[in-house]
Amino acid sequence: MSQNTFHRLGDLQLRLMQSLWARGEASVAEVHATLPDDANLAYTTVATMLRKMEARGLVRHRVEGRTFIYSAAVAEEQVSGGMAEHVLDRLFGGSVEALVSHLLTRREVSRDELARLRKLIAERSHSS
Amino acid sequence: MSQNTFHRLGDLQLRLMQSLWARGEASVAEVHATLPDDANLAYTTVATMLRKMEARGLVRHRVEGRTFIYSAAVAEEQVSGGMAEHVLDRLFGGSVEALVSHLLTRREVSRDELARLRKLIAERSHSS
DNA sequence: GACAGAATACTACCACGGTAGTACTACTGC
DNA sequence: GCAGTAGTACTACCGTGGTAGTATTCTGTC
Repeated sequence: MSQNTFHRLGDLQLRLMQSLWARGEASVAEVHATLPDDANLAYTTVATMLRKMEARGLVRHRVEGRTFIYSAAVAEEQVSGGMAEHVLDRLFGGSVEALVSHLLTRREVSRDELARLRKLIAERSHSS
Repeated sequence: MSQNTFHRLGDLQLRLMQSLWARGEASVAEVHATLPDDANLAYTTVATMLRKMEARGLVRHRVEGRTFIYSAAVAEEQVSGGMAEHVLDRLFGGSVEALVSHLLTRREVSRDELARLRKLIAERSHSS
């Protein structure tokens, strides 16, 4: 089971991970560049964070000349899934229905999205 | 909009909140007693945490004799909703469909639950 | 009125996310 | 060969969740 430990990622770590998931590999400079301008984070902040994340096993790096090329060491599905499950279990008693009900109530959900959701669930229903 | 700030609650805080949501009001001793035995937390840990949480506006207390009777200061919907939305936005780009798809793939979802989900979405579809 | 027990208050500590400055090092261009 | 530049390494700091010990205070009881 592995007791997924990925539900504690903060927002910055998440953004860095997403940058790596999207690009596959990236240097510190490249990751830094992908952050929105209004983030306004120092280069060294990103570098430090990536080093901390490597110590935690979230990313890894290879060396190219003098620069570190980072890549994600965990799959996006693991992290998103882990965090989603955590919320699901902790707050909704594991009930997907309760979670979805909440989201549909709180948010504007387009007719299109509802249709896709319906389709998605119909498919699951058959294939089980 | 309110930029919900409730997505940072740790696991213990969540458990204490749930205890209060369930009971309405509770003394420190009562909250402490509702924790699972294997948690094995000191009484003072719970007391300290509740005081910290009160400073953050999550709970409040009234005094009865010498004991503090705590109650939640934020609604369960605010917190669950806030955390669910946070995950939804941060990890699934706001797409309910993507989140649900993930959950359905990773978890065993009973036929019953699927049926309820179908119904839930059908209702939303009409009422919009 | 002293004492035991129960309650809160205070304080301290660790881990970690986040932020960044400073120091060191290696390369590059002149 | 030297200066600038672009890297990483090291270190420090804050906030907050989590954990708990110790101190203080109150209250009921003999």
